[in-house]
Order: sequence, then structure tokens, then C-alpha cells
Amino acid sequence: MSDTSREGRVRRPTIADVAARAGVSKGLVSFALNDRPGVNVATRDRILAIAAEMGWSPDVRARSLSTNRSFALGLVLQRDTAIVAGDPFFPAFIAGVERELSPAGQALVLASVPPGPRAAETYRKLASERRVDGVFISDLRANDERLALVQSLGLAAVTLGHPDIESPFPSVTVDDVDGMIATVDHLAELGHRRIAHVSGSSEMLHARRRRDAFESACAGRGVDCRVLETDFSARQGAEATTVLVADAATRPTAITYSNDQMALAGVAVAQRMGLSVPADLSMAGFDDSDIARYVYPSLTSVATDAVEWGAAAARALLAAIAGLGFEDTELAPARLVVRESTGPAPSSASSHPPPRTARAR
Amino acid sequence: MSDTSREGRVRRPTIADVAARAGVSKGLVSFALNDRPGVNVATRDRILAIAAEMGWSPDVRARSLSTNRSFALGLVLQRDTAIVAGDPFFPAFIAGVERELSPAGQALVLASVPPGPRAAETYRKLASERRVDGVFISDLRANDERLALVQSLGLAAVTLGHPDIESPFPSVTVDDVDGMIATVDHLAELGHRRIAHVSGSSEMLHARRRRDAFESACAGRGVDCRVLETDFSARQGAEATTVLVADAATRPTAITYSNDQMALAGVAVAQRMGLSVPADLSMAGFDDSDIARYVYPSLTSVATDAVEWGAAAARALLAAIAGLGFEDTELAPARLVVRESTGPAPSSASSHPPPRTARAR
DNA sequence: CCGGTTTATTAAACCGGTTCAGGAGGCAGA
DNA sequence: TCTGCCTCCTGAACCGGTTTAATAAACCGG
Repeated sequence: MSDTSREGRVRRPTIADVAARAGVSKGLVSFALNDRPGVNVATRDRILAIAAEMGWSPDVRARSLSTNRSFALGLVLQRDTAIVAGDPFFPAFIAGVERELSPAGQALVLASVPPGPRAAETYRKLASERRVDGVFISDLRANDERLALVQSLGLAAVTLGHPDIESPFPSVTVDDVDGMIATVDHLAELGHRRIAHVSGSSEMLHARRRRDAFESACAGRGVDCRVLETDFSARQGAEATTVLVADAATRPTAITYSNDQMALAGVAVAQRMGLSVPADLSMAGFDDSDIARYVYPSLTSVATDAVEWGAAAARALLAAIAGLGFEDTELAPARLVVRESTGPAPSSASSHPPPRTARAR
Repeated sequence: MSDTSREGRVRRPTIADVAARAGVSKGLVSFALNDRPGVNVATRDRILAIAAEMGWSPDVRARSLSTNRSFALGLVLQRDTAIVAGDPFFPAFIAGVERELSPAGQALVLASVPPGPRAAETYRKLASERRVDGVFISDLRANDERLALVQSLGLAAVTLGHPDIESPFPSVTVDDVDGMIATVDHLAELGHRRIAHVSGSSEMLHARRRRDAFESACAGRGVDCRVLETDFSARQGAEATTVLVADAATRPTAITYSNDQMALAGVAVAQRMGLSVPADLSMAGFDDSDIARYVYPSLTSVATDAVEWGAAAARALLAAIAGLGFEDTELAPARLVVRESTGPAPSSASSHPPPRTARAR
């Protein structure tokens, strides 16, 4: 019955088993397996061969204990589930992270907490249990207290985007500003002179950044602009749109949104009110989710490569943990993808048609 | 400078520090902290107080090594990023999982791999490194070889849905069938006699189950039905819709989709061809993503409580690991949410309007 | 006051790796 | 032949918990 016990489970070989089989000490096996100098090449090859033959692989727990590293990185999601569910960012980001982590022998520990003070507790727990060597700090907020917290916990970290305060951590950034400027340019060229922006919470740095870019781009082009703030949800995107569109006299001819979910909800509100997109109203999203290409009218949006972002963030965090470089990384800027939902501004302010009653046509 | 070393980092107290401070042995501290019987109550309270005062918390690595458990559960995502990105299921599922795991002192290890053979490798790695005590097996496929693999790796597991083969693991299921039957019922009541279904890959058990429910519901009601198979992506949802709608003579009066992304893309295709939803064509999704409520026309869909599903799956997996119950769990069935995208069938087959050329209105 | 049981506690082994001080052996130079 | 210096390898300590066997102390009925 070989080395199978009663329960049918095989006892995994340990480094001691490999050592015994190879007729050397545990320590030497460890050296050989970690490619440390001072091991005779022939011996090393023999040990490696035997380890492979026995199907040995290191127990990350034991390794963690002795090296005082966890070989795992943490990501704490602290968004409302409805918002994170509609957001294409995280799955793509995670795929990119994983692409780097997996070959590096690292794992990703994901924690999901409702927004609020429980997030701090989660970071604290991750650190005190020594689950992870470092964390990704996403969804940066204004004056984000997580920076100090994570530093005090002794964790390595990388921030997604530049914090608005002094940060001890490297950042990995995709610049939204260009994309937003390009959007305003695009609309201005189409003749729009009154543009609104439906922003995410200004507590969130990326929302604020998009909004600031929007406002300064408008100012620079003599465009009349207006901003409404939301929580990023489709619901509030719809509500903001209703407010913007309600008064035909002050109605903007184009609306940009801080994400695609809100833009899609906004398009629906406009259509429901009998407005034609883009003939009466141009609308643009942000993030370029997959569905943006497939709705009708297809949605003009700003695309960022979240997979690449995840990969770059993972590389930066691994480097920080290894005590290597600490430079900030700037990825290719977000770029505008023009589709059907933006078009020429209505020829005159008086051209808006009488609102029809809401009915699915 | 108290117990702070040069680098400003505080040395975490270990169980030995607590023992020394309390004047007892390491072992006794361990007993006290794990609520084991045979410890004097007064002593136990004193140890607990001292541990709390010193800010001690267990190092999960050390604990893992001695107890031979990892205190972590794994989830392997093996979907294409474009598909997982548009799918509201996982973020919600993960939130539910986390809700149970966190209080239980467990962590979630997430691995994301491209679809294909690399998934097996990932499970193998998770097991051989001893990263996790058990895994969630999601997106069950026909004759899913992961069951045997995971069992041979000695991992505990729970499947999301019932496998089509003998399974050594408990399952946690939300029954889709009722929701699909309700959808067909709803459409049949509205007078639809020719209904199509755009299915996900029939390799995927949940897609197949929805499709089978669709077909048998149609058969039971004398409804003419047709099924097109896709990979769940918005792109293929759009393509399938184009095929279904192309020939006005054989065009169905209603289409159901195996997820909301495809349904949204399908609605767009119909609108683009000048068809009115639901006047000319009723369309229904599946999964009830948040955005379904906010598009125009709002999308009839089938809702499952993914958060609850995650929580139940986590409980089941924890129970399995603890060697407790092994019963399957059946959650509240998916339910139909009727919105604007479904309506009465067109009065006669000849009523379909001449297709207009595609233009954003 | 004694033998036996229960309760509270300790010391040490153990989990599976890493790391470090040192030792054996070979070789070169004096 | 002695010394010094490599190279290759060993043995043991160590990481921070858990667990077990052994022991000391308290208790208890007769």
C-alpha cells in the first residue's frame, strides 16, 4: 500500500524526506532548492532530480514561518457590492495582478468589506495575522488615512493613483486627465457649448481628478459647465441626469459621466424623456466597459487598461517588498473611444423637441 | 525608545512573551487562548487580559504550521476577463463569502486564470503549497474533471450547483429552473408563441440547465422554441440576436438570454434594426444585474441572491472542513423580475414593421 | 493519614522549512 | 610538513505557535 495511509491520503514528502533519500542534510537540500551558492553542481542536480521525482514542493506555511514573509499580497475592496458589481475594473485588475503574482509564487488574498470604518480593521487583521506582505491601496480617498495606517502596520504597499498627501508608498497610475480632456475637446469640436459632468463622490480621488480635468478643460475652451456629484451608482447617475435634463432651457447639450454605469443609466433617462441620443443630447461614459460597445447607441467612453494596471501594480509591490526600486509608475494614459452616443450639438437651443411621454417605443 | 527597533518597527509580542509576562508556560497560554478545558479560570482570565494588553494576536503562519491547516479558502476564477468583468455575480458572491469567512478567522485566496488547462495547475499549486484548506468550485462544467482533481489533492470543496457526475463534495445551489420557467410562462401569457433562447456554452452546467428548463417549459406550453449557443459574451449575444432577428418570417417574438450582458447587447441589436422592444420583440435577461433596472427599456430578468449564495457556500465549506455536516444546501430559487423589456406579443405575424436602416435616433 | 482521582501546569517535541556557525577535506604556497 | 584558504557539507538553532506526556498540587472518601 506504499506510502498511502488508511484514509487514502498520501503523506506529502517533506524536505527531510528528500534529504534522507539523497543522503544529505536538510540544510543542503534547502540550499540546493533555493539556488544558493556553495553547493556542488552535481549534488545540486541530484537533489533537484530527487525532489522532482518525489513530487516535493515547499510548504508555504513553513517557509513563511522561517522567512518571516507571507508570500501573499492583499487587496481590500471597500465598495458597496452594487457598485463593485457593475464595475469592470476589479476583475480585470485582478487578472493582471494574478498574471504577475502566480509566476512569482505569490498569492492574492482578497477581502471585501462594506464601506466604512471596518476597512481599517481589515487591514489591521491582515497585518496582525501576518497574512500578507503588502497590500494594494485602491480607491484612494481625500486625505486617505489608510496610508498612515498601513505604514504603521509595517506592511508594504502600492497606491493606485497619486494620493493627495505625502505617501511613503510607490504609486502606479493611469492618468485619467488626458481622457477627460480629450472628451471635452471632442464635444467642443462637435459644437457643444454647455456640457455637464456627473461625477463620482469627490471624496474619491479619481472622481475628483476626472472632475477637475473636466472643469479646467471646459474653462480653457470657453465651455459652460456644470457638475453634479453622485456615489457612482447607476441609480444616482439616473437621478443626476433627470435633474440635468429636466429644464429644457438650461439643459446641457452633452453630459459626461465618471463611469459607464451612470452613463448607461443616463442614456436611458434621456431616451425615456423622449430625447434622442446623440441628436438632442450627447453622452459619454468613463472606463469603457465591454458592454459600452454593444449598447444602442454605443457609448463613447474613456478606456484604461485595467489588466496592465494590475500587472504593473503587482510588479511594483513585489519590488517594494523585495526592497528594490521605489519609483512611481505611470502607465499609458486613458484614451477616448468615440462611438455613437456623442454627436454634433443640436443646431440651436430652440431645436429641442417637445418631450414625449415615457413609453417604450 | 521602548521595544521599537532601529527601523521604527515594533517587534510583535509572541506567545512566549505573553507567557513570560504572565509567569506561566507557553503551552498554558495556548490553552487559555484557545478556550481549552483544564485551565484555572482565574489564570485564564489573567492570561487573556495580559495578551490583550500586550496587543498579542496569533501569527496565522505559525498556527498553520502546527495545526496543519491554512485558515484560508480558495476561489479560482477561470473565465475570460471580458466575461467576468461584465458579470455581477462574482463581486456579490465574494462579498457574501467574506461575510462568513472574516468572523471565522479565515481568508479568501483568489486566483484568476485564463480558461483552459492552466486551471488544474492552479488548483494543484494551491494544494501543494498548502495555501488553502478548501476551494469553491464554481462554473461547473459537464463532466467536470476538477472534482476528481480536487479530491485527489486532498482539498475540501463545495460546488456551486449540482455536478452532473458523482461528487464527493457538498453542493450549494440556487435553482435557476423556476426562474426560467417563470420567464417562459410570463411570455406565453403575453401571447408569445415563438420564443428563442440565447444560451451560454452548453459545456457550462448552469447554461445547460437554463437552456433545458427553457426547452421543457416551451414544450409544455406548446411554444415554438429555438436555441442559439454562445460563450456568454456581449459580442456573441449580439451576434446570436442578429441571426435570430434577420429573417422577418421566422423571427421569434421574444428572446430570453442566459445573462444580462447578452440581453443588453441583444436589445441594442434589435433597436438598431428598427425593432421596438417590447412592441415588436420582447427580451429578457438572466442574473438581474444592477444596470438592468436602469436601462431603457428596463430589462426583465431573473434574479438570484449571489451574496446569500456566497455566504451559504462559505458556511458549507467551513462545515466540511470542520468535518461536520455534508448535506447539500438549496437556497431560495431564482425569481423573475418583470420590467419593461417584455410585453404582449405583436398582434399578428404580419404586423412587423419594415426594418429601418440603422441610425441612432 | 493513606491511596487514588482530579485539576492545573510544565517541559519538550513537533510542524517544515531557513539560516548560520563551524568542520572536513583538498589544494596551493612556503 | 605546516599554514591558510577554498569548497562543500553538517548539525543545530530558529520561526511561533500546538499538543502531549509527565508531574505537582489539591481534593476526597474511608
